[in-house]
Amino acid sequence: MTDTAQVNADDPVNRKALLDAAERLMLEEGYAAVTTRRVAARAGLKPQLVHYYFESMDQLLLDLVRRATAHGRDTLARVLASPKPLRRLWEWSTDTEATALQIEMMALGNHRKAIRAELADGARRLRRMQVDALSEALERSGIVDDVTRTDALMMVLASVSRVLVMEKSLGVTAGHRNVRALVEHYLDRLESGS
Amino acid sequence: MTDTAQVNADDPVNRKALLDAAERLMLEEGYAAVTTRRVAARAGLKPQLVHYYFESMDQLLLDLVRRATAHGRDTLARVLASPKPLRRLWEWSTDTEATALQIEMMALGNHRKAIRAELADGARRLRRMQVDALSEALERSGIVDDVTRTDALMMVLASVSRVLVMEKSLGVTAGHRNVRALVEHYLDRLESGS
DNA sequence: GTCTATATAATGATAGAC
DNA sequence: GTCTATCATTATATAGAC
Repeated sequence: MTDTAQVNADDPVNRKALLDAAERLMLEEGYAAVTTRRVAARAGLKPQLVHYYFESMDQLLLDLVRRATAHGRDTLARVLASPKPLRRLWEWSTDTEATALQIEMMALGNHRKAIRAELADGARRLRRMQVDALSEALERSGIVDDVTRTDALMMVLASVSRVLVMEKSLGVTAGHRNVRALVEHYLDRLESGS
Repeated sequence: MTDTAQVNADDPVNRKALLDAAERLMLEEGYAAVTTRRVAARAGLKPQLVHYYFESMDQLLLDLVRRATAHGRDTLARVLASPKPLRRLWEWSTDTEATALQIEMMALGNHRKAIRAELADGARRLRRMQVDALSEALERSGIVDDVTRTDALMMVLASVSRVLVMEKSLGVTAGHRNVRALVEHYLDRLESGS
């Protein structure tokens, strides 16, 4: 699959700089802060260059989302290739920055068809990779579960990690320590070895 | 508690109309669409009236969030007063519109201190009410669990319902049917009677 | 409380020189 | 590819008449 690896292979320097600036802006100040002038200022470039590299602001945002979903797939593939894939998956999913960006993009995509489609496709692919990993881990550990429960379980893990990050960034941590302990206890049972 | 009941008691008609318009706009087109002119246009009023009723757009947004959190508390109180509080809570939490608005406001609050504080306070209060309800239900059903697990369990329920709604609005439904069945089976065990 | 009129800044985008 | 210059549009917000 040539589109998952080498995400920024042939990206001109300034184009990449603009996307990086847009990503930082979105993360720090929200998607509404991603404007022509502010993106350019952050990249240390002239605003007109934004229109040279991108057809429109909508296109820049879509390209940004595409880059992020592709990067997410690359990272997840690396995560799942580790000795304890579920443990590493849990750590990655509860990583604040990566998930915070996802949430902002989801709010953005809520009202832009093309972006929503890209996010949905990205989410489906990630979920499939995750379910496969959980399924293998269950088999390996001897706790062979049926497909139905595996599916549901992955959904629970994905949901809890996401909301943990959302609430943490909000300043709400009620129940977090307890649910973390619960999940980590479960993961330890699945991946017990060193 | 005078602040939880009668949320819009002494609200002038046009002020309420503006808040309603802002809420619909935020829901349908995102927080970036909540501008002076568009809010006014949707309410069928002149843009200048926005500034008459609200000190600034930031203040309008904050007032909107306050009204929504207060309304959420009222609704939750009613939900939890029903014969099957957990079942009704689950139904309410997986209701698309109410949760979609919460998500949009969370994205908005991510970058505005006052709004984030209001959302955090609102979320903490809701969670406390929910944990209490779950705790009571566990006791009533005889499945008396320790505080630690009750806390974690409520966090799981809240997380799954929220992500179910987020993903559904995105068009992703992988694992939804299965996790719903899992949760509903559990809730049935807790609240078995008619 | 609602109106007309207006100030001021930021927005996305384009034309054309180099 | 990058620049200067500029456009039309929209944004928040205010002053003052009624």
